[in-house]
Amino acid sequence: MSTPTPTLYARVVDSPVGSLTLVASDNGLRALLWKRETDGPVRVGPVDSEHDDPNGVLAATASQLEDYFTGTRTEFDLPLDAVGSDFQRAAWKALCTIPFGETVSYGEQARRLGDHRKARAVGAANGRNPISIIVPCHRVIGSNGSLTGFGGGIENKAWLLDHERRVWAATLSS
Amino acid sequence: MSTPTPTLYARVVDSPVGSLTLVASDNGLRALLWKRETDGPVRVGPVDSEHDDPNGVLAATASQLEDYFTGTRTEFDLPLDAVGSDFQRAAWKALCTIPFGETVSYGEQARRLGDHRKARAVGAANGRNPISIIVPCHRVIGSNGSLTGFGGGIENKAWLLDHERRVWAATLSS
DNA sequence: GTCGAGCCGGCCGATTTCCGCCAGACTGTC
DNA sequence: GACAGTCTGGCGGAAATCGGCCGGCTCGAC
Repeated sequence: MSTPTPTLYARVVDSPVGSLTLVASDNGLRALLWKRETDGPVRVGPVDSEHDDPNGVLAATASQLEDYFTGTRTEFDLPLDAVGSDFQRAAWKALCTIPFGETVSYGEQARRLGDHRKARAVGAANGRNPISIIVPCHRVIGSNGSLTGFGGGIENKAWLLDHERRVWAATLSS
Repeated sequence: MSTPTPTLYARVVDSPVGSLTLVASDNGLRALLWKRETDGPVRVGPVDSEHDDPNGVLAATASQLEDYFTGTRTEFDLPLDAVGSDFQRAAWKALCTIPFGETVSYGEQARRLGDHRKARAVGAANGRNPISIIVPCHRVIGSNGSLTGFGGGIENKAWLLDHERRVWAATLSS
């Protein structure tokens, strides 16, 4: 009742990892959902309009995503409006500091958040990251190198990491 | 996150008991708030538009309220869209059956709801009635005749009851 | 390798607390 | 005796609070 639910706008785009649903509020990108995530009820909030894009966030996201997948972009520049607890937002913010092509462990991310013991909580928070790919939760892996988990499916996590590695190598050799 | 929050529209009107805030959804009148109630965070939901009134509910409410205060109207005819628990909605519905100018006790209202022991719960539900005046929670008083309580302030409860009594008397004598 | 214990934040259900009450009993007056 | 105040226990629902439980983890010990 007291949490304002602004108007949301949505659009579906295609990508090498399947169709992705973009959701924006008036304040920025609210979510990037995998196909499997949109099967059930949308967890982001009600979508009032399927076609509008008043602030151009959806168009910008689609464009930058395309560049990301073709390998001409390694960083995103978009207004984000993810909703979550204080801790979750802190965790997601920390994610955004992991450079393209690199990985860190959950424990390391926890350490960067001030307490190495929060690794498990970090895992849970990453798992609830609503803006996949752009908030790069796929760059966090287990301390033993295993991929452990991914909301969009382990295979997609592997694809993204492999893609970033390839683009990274190509950039070096050019 | 999962409960759709429809668009809300608001308007402030003046009245003999101070300025009142009307809030409507696309389905009907959502709230009628006293000035003191709008000081804090609004409990009804976010108001997306301060000026629109697509279904005319705000205009109709303002008009009928004016008639009520001038004494030419004793019943309201408006679509209502109050949100609350099952019990609360039942309690508010019972309120609407109390005629202009009459009062009942909390215990009596509870009895009408099927269980005289619910008097206390009725008090709590009435206290959370979001549509003051139009859903006439001011017509419920203690079994000993005391006014007990009122969200908009006891003095306003007394004013409303006195107003209804005066209008009622004038109607009789004419 | 794999097992177990320890860690933290979020969630959900259970429990507690809080009230815009009321009937009945108990006083103390006249 | 009547009667008006006062007190008390018990009531029902909702909100707040509390306490387990469960994870996209880790480290140390086998």
